[in-house]
Amino acid sequence: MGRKLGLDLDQVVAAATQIADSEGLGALSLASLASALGVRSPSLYTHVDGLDGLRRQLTFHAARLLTVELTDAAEGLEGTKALTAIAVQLRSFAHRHPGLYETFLPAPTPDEDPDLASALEGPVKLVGSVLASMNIDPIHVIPLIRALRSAVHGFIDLELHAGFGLPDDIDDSFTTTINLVIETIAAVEEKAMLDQA
Amino acid sequence: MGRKLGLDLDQVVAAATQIADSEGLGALSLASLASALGVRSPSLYTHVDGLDGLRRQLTFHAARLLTVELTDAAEGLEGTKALTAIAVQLRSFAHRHPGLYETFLPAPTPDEDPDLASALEGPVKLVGSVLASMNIDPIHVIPLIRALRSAVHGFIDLELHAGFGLPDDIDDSFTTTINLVIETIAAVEEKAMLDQA
DNA sequence: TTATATTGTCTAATGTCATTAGTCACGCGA
DNA sequence: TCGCGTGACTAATGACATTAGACAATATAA
Repeated sequence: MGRKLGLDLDQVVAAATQIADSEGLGALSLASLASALGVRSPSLYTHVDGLDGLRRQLTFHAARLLTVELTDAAEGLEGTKALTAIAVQLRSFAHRHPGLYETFLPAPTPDEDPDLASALEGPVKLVGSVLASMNIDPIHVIPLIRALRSAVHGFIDLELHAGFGLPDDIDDSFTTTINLVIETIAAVEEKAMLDQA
Repeated sequence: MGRKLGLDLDQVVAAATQIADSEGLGALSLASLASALGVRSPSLYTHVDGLDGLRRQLTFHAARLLTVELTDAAEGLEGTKALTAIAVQLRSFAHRHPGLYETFLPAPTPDEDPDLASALEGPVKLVGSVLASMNIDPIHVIPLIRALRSAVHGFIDLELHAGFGLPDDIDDSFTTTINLVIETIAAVEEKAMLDQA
């Protein structure tokens, strides 16, 4: 006993990710994680500040991963193409990492946990910058970001939690949903350009 | 000890609702509920089948309450007016009963829990009947219901879990979000009527 | 190379919760 | 008044999280 396994935070987070994504975030306990790592649960306190700390680290990991994925997805695209690519990639992330996706809510306020709050801003800022380059009246930007986020997140959340009764054509429904919002955004852009002229 | 308090299921569910709505569904335990009722936790097994059974009863209660509220809200309205009224009332329900709202997800599949699944269909059917009376190509009905549900649920979920960083004008953003979807639905209806002619 | 400090794991103990089994008081109907 | 069912109870078990403190393995310094 007492031998060192050389366990570090990355391995802990990787194993936690595995559990959360395959069995659900709710199934991630210090006990289950310790067991997966071949260690006793108190040992995890060396790497992580209890269960809350573990979840916090998982959220950081998720935010970093997602930010990279979305940035790559939008790479070289502009306007509605970029928005669509981001939405599709976010849904793909949620499918591949349902446990990590779950860690995004509830989100901490900036005064509760400034570091985590700012890590979570990455994706929001990305969408914001796309809209900023889209010639939209600044007054409309925030409501439109929220509409898009709501539609995409709502769809994913319902999909992940069996909210849609019928299994048919879920991909089609997703396309309809995001096109509906993104085309409206494009229409607002059009209008802004006409008003300018 | 051993005196009968005449506790019944309604009182149990009412107290559970109170806890879930004020402290969050996660704070609803048999221990906290028993304590609120002045009773020991094993006593609750007389009224409810464990914690899972309690949550199930809470979901039934929530579904009944919501179905009544939405039906009343849509009373006498048609088309986009009805859809707007339903969306607004759903958000209001979520504000007044965040704990009950949370019980709607995850939703059981019809073969897991047929009774509960059918209780949850109430609100969905209501929206379906509004759309059915709206002269929309049946092929589009399901995707449009899903788009509306996604947008409304996503907005509520983000709002309840502090997903929106800025506090400004959340009501406005909600209006924007649902108008965006509902106006698109109206446009699809228009188009269907033109095609008919 | 040996002594020392640090690090990572362990065992032991406590407290909270859900759950099950079995006990017993209350009050209604015969 | 008797008896019996209902609805509470206590006791016990097992899964967790968490803290404290022991100890072995490694890294560092003399």
